[in-house]
Amino acid sequence: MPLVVPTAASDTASDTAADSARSRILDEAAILFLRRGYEGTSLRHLAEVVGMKAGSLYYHFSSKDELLTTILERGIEVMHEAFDRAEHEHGDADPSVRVGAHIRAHLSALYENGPYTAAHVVTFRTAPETVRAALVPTRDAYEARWTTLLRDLQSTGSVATDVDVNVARLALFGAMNSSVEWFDPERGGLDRFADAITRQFWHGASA
Amino acid sequence: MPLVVPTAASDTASDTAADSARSRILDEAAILFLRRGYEGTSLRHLAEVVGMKAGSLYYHFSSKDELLTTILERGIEVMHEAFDRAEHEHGDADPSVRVGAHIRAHLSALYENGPYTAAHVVTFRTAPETVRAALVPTRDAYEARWTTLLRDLQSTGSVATDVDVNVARLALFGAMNSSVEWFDPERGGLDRFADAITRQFWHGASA
DNA sequence: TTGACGTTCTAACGGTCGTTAGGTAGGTTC
DNA sequence: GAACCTACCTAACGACCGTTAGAACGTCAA
Repeated sequence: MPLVVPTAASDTASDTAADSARSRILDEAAILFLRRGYEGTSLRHLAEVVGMKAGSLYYHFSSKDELLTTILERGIEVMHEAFDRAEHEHGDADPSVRVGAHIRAHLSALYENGPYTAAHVVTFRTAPETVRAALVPTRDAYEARWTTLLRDLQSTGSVATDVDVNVARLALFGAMNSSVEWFDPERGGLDRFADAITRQFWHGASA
Repeated sequence: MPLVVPTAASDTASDTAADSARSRILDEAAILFLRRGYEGTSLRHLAEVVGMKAGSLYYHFSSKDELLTTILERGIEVMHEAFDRAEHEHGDADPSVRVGAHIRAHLSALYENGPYTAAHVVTFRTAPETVRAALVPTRDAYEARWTTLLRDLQSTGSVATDVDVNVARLALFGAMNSSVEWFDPERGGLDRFADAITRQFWHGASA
């Protein structure tokens, strides 16, 4: 007894049948992986949240690893898309607002586009090595975009010459990504938070 | 057949018998928790690394949770001790070197005093709620010491007035703690790394 | 009305998990 | 040398894990 509502005819092509169940599974799995970790999340628990039995998940995914891989890949895609938008909208702005736009975009990926990026940053480290290896290229590409951005700003004199661009990037990533442990997107204030991070990254704490 | 070497008489009091096994277990468990996470580490695997059978671990610990709690508590203690030393040695230095000393101390806790602090910062988030709750006071106390430090520096004019001390602290924690994902203490360079983080935190990236 | 298809359920598989009860070998103490 | 303690092992418990084969059910086309 599939509880699927007819949804007023299928949209463009072959859609909204198992696809909605699939994305529902992905959403809830990402939330659980984010909260309890990959090993700490059982498929029976996930199935219960989604409203089916554990075995039924295998109609949509061939293994737990594939489920994780899909989520982690989507997580980086969201980051790339956010970077794209910032680049498109503020690519030729002043250095500080340009950096601010990219910081805002990264935080947007973490909090405003589903749980995938947040799940990625907290789950990647303990993911099975085969899963991790498959993600390395896309991750490296994202890091490279940031490195290029910062190097450009350094070569044009906006970033201080004695700044180690790699350390600066990793520190910034650490600051932004670790906020998933305490920042509450429900309470809002993402713009203000992004401004504070940008200010801290750009000017530092000293008077 | 206990493989315990006589160790030339017991030292001061009742020592070096099961105590060395206990600390051996703690060390290896912290390393495993750090790498694979709490749920991802089985007691059978831990026992194998230590050189005993899984059941034997229960002679030293009453449960896996207690093992984790002990490790996480030790992790904060190490942070506090590092903060103490920095405060004692550079408490009356100039603001920037004072902050630098505390940053160096926190990184020392992460990399130079056993795997406990590193295990703490990566494992706490997914630890069982009962375990987490027991650690909150000591964690809060450590955070409060940093908040007090930064507030003092702000009230004396060393930290800019428009800096949100809480965001600055959390960003700094994120930058330092996330380095466990890529910094290799074997390769050394902790002093240089601490300087780079301090420079980034204090002056920012802008020219 | 029938048959095919899509989606989920039932029921179980072998394996691993944390944990425990009871045994055992060596060291120390009298 | 007998009793005892310490530190570990053996063997198993029930629970849960990811995963699979096959059955059941609703929907839709013919």
